Amino acid sequence: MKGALKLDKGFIVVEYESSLIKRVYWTNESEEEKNFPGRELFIDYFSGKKVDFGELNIDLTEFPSFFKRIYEVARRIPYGKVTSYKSIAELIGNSKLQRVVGNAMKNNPFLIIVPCHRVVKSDGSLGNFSLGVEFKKYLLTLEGVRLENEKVSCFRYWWY
DNA sequence: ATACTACGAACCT
DNA sequence: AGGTTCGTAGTAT
Repeated sequence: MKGALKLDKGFIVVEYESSLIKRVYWTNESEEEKNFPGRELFIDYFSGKKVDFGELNIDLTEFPSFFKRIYEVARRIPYGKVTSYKSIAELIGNSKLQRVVGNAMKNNPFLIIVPCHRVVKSDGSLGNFSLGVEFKKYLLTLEGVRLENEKVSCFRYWWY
């Protein structure tokens, strides 16, 4: 099953089976808008409300255990906070695996629900994003994270 | 087998 | 400020 929500610049698409979410991604083409798990949360989120997606069920079974653990950790980053690729690597148990974390974020199959936009570089600069850095900036701004010359303040917004 | 990452630290100009 | 080098595991060719 597939549902889509129309936003300013495109659609957010959610693939699911009953209450289990299989994939969330972005597209420019119009899709049919239907009811789907978490629809109200997405509406609230994009209208600027503080939303916790923690209740939603996501299907991680198909992913390598390493990626699975990365997504599980990334999911816990609170609304309006950020952390680094390295910090996640440390929480997984090997601080040298920042690049693998980047890899996992790049392939993030649960856009917004796994908040990969809250993962930035250790020095506070944004790093990269699958939908472009501007999109990452937009999401962080939406959550009230302020940027000072293209960096987030590590003191104010850091999680771990 | 090899090359490439949404990184980071150390060590250079 | 910038550039180079290397480590590491998953993915793609």
